[in-house]
Amino acid sequence: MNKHQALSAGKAESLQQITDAAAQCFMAKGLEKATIDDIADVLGATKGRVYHHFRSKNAIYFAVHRQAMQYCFDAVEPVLKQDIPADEKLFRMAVAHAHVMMDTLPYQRSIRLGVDIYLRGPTTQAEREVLTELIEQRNGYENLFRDVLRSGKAAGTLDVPNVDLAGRAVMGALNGLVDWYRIRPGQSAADRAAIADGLAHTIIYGIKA
Amino acid sequence: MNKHQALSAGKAESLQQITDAAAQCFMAKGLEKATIDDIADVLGATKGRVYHHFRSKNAIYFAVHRQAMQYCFDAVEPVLKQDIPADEKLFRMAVAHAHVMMDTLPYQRSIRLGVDIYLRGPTTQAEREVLTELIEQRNGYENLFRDVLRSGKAAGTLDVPNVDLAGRAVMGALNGLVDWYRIRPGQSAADRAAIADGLAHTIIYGIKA
DNA sequence: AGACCAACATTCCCGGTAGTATGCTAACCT
DNA sequence: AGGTTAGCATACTACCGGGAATGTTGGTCT
Repeated sequence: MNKHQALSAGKAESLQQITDAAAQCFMAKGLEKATIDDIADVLGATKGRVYHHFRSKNAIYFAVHRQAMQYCFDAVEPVLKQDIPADEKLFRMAVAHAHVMMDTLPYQRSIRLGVDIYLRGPTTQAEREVLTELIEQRNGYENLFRDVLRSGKAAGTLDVPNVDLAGRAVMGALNGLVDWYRIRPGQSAADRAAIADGLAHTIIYGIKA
Repeated sequence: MNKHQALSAGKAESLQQITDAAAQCFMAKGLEKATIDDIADVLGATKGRVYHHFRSKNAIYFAVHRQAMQYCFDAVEPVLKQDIPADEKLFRMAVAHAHVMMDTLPYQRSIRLGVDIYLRGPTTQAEREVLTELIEQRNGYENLFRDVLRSGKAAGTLDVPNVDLAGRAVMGALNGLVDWYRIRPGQSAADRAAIADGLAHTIIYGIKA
């Protein structure tokens, strides 16, 4: 254990506290309206602490984005490794993804408010590079789903005339969660499971009787 | 024809030019980063023109939002009046909605960047009332879809264990269009129709073989 | 023809916010 | 024990954008 980290919880943890607070603020107020002071307030601190760890506001957003994607990968990759038919695998991936959306809501919501918008405007070269990296990461993640769609199509267990379009539909329905899902006081794990399973079922089996 | 509107295209048209420009800017830069000057620049004008027609930036956003919803209603209501089975009606509604998303992309994208975010923060009482009205309008629109889901469930043509969840899935998949759809130079009406039909088919019939 | 007004353009001000510079304190090193 | 540095807080600046006040012009009515 290094210095200054006996009581104050360590550097890595302090960093995550900041990104947590930032994600909260981004979700509550939007990327622009959320100020550094807001983030500091949530932490019970001041801008000094935030700027000690991050160069700029954009850097904070990048960290939040990175973390959000990490949550997604961590949730879905275990399912990917399972040796099961593509249709069943897709179902479980959808369920896992839905759970991540709900469990890390502030992060996943923040991620949705920026991305391509942040590309425009006078951002620096370095920022641009980070952004394209983040976008590639997201494309890679969505490709995991498309790959399963393709193998299911090849195996005949999935009926996918247009893989790209179907992938968009699946991701759209799942990601829509962050728009309407609200954390309610009396919700249980079973409630969230019902949402995740229900969504996955609707997407994969459709609604036609 | 009243005064000042012989050459300069009329008041209503001038208003729509502003909302068109605003929607463009909102889509390109986001609600906050888009400035009044940006909007004026698109018009080849200055702030004076914009503030002559709108009290505030929020008022512009409200107008854009209202117009966006109007586009949606205008596209879907004709389908609603058709006397066809619920499953077929839902399919056509989905197709119509998808087309509106693509045809009025800047408006539909703008709408997605605000809403609940604009509710927070120190907005005035009048603004709050407009916002709740807009949100109710949107709920009303989505209820059109839920109603069809319900009647399809009652008629047995649709398999919908949870109407609310299915509605969310449908709207999510369709609205996702504004996130990934890009207007490309060589696209035809047939291309857009393929997207709309493909999305609707995926949603309603699912992807399980 | 002269008053009048809509439809803008120009100019200015002021609040808010990102970023900076500096100050402070408690832990670690030697 | 004194110096050093991480980890913040405090104080300050520069700038930008919303909005208001004011100026300008061309069409319209009588």
